[in-house]
Amino acid sequence: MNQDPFSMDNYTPPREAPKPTVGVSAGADAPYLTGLNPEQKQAVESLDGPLLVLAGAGTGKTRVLTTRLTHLLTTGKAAPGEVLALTFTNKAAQEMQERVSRMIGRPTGHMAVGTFHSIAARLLRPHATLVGLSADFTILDSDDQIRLLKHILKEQNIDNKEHPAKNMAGLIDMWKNKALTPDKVSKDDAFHFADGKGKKIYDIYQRRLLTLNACDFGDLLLHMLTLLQKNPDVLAQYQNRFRYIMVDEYQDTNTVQYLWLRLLAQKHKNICCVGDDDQSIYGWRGAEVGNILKFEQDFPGAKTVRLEQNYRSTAHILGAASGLISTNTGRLGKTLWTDIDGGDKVSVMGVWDGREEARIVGEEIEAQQRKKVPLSEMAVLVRAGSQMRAFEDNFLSLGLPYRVIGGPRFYERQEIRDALAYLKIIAQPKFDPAFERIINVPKRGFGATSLQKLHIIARDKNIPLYTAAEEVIEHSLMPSKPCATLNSLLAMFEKWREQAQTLKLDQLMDEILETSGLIEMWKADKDIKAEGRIENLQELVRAMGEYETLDEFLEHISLVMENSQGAGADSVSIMTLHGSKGLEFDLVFLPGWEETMFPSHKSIDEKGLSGLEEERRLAYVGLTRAKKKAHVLYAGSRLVFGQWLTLLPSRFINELPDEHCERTSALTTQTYEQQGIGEAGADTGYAEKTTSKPWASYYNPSWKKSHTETRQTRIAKGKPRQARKKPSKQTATSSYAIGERVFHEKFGYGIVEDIEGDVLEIKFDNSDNKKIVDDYVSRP
DNA sequence: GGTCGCTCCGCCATG
DNA sequence: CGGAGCGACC
Repeated sequence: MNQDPFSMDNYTPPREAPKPTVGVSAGADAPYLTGLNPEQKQAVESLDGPLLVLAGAGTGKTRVLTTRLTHLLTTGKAAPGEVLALTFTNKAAQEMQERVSRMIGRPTGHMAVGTFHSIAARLLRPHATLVGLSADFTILDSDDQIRLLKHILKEQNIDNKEHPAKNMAGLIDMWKNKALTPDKVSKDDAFHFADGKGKKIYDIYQRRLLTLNACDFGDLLLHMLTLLQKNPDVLAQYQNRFRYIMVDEYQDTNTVQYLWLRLLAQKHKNICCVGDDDQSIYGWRGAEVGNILKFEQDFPGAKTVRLEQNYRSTAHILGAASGLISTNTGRLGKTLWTDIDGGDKVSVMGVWDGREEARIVGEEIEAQQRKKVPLSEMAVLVRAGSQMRAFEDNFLSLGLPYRVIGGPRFYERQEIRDALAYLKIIAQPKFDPAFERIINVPKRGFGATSLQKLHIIARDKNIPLYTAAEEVIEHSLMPSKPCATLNSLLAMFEKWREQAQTLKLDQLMDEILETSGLIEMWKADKDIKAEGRIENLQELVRAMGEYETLDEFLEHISLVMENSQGAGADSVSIMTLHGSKGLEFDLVFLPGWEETMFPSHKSIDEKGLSGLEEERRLAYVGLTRAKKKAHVLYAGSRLVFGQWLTLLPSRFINELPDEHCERTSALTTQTYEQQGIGEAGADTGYAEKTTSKPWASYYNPSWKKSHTETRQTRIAKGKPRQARKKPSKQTATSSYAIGERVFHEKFGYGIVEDIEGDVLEIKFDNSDNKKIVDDYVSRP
């Protein structure tokens, strides 16, 4: 956890970069090179010049990266301080760090390994003044960001209901990912928020951040770019230092990241990017697959190495995943292969509803557990965080140990934020967001009205809230009660500030928790969660013990610290598909494969085909996490927003090649017949092909769409809600028309050619004409 | 100023 | 269904 901090200011390059005397091949005998396949070896040994490694899932990418790094160091091509390795997640950074130090048999020292964000923060600090900040700038997370934006919107008389701050935050993030400072935002773009006021808000927001000496996540990347672009000397310094650059998950880089990579690599041109276009799943936050597609143009003379031998999964899993992803267009194209024989086919199972789904997964996990498969080798990968709870509940009642990976971040918890806000005010009293946060936490009778008054005083005098509070006390600008409250609060801060001189960080935190009344507040809380909150606060104190300075700790907690829940013990992992990238498990459960859930209707609504393809890549990522067996599940109906929905199986299920799947249904004949639909199905010839589709009819799951449309209409016209009451329920009677495009679970897309009663004759894109009862198709 | 209870809205993912 | 936000009431 505690990383070796490197400081740019203190760094002095080794007198003379040790040049290898015998050339790179000298390392050919090195033990770490044995066992690499020819392509891997080529990637490891191509140290100079631009290199693109196209690494399919499970092809030993991490091994190549770490071995290459080791090779750089042991051949003397680079000193640890001359290497920059950028990853996408902290997990990956940590793993690389650990594996390299294990390989070279000593700590990696000054090596700059980290996420783009944490590296940016570290490279930025020493030069912060050049972008209008000072070196101790604060990093705001998205919650702070939204609070700040709400303030600004209020000042600008923009209704937060009509134009949510959250949207603006998203827009700002997007602009920053595209390297757009406020002056570069076009008029058109500005119109994406509050009738063209977006640009102005962005500008005000950026100024406000500077006065707060703060930056948000996007700023870390954007300021870094500005720094390099506007200051040739700084650029030269970093270019000279980082003789070798490595980038993991290159397909996930966005425009800003790409731009500063190009700048940094300009001098030595030793840049090695590793990625897989088929695993690009972050388009929604500005990642540009294009970056990987045009690498060879960006870096002339680039060498490309393809890693195609998969060491992870069985042939069936690989076959299923490959079949699925082959539906996508515009791929660089790789042919993954494996020599791992046998194994089970991918299990594809239809279940009645979400509860049954969780139950079946729980049972299967217990069965595997009895066969001595460690729980840590099993994972449930969901599309959205909201799908986790059903599994948690079920595992809890089964007594099955589990851990949620990538849930809410530790520091994002309310109790932690409150505690940190106290610390923050001790260090930087003028940091208004923190002061505002804790001025009435725990309750001390200083409510919204008093805060409002304080705000007015602060704004009039153009001073921070903390200073305003001092003035209020001095000149009795408020009634005696709030004055007294402020007085005692500020006195506490004075005391803590004094204690901060002598106490260690964790001791100080302990003191604050006790005397502020925070601990007491949670102890008095009767909520079941309160106990956990106290534990979290204790965990916070414990974690602080490892740090010397507050700044160091704050940076760690906001950029690196993960949720440590359930770490260590043998437990099943529950996580999102996004969070699973880079991991592998013997056994993987992929629940919730239904249309509108997965692919998510939202990604299709927003991005059309490219959104769909990204969802498909996500499915591909999920499948390829499995080493021995993958279970895909889909439910006939599901409770969403407290409403039961009938859902179609995901189109991705049809895209899994039959020869690699075993399709089953967990439903009993009884249930099947209870539904009274046995006969209708048989007529289509459909029932005998699969037993997995017992529910009678589906309606087009466009409820969500109509829901949002209604809302938008209402807002646009200023009409009271009404239409929303009756979500457009599609009738199951033959409402199709000749020429209409329809979708069938088994045969895919097609066009209605003829209609006889409720039977449609459909010309399918990928199959012969079929006659199908209209209940069995839907509108795409 | 605090608290209770009602209404509205959301569930796509991250550093 | 559950959390956030708001208004009515204590």
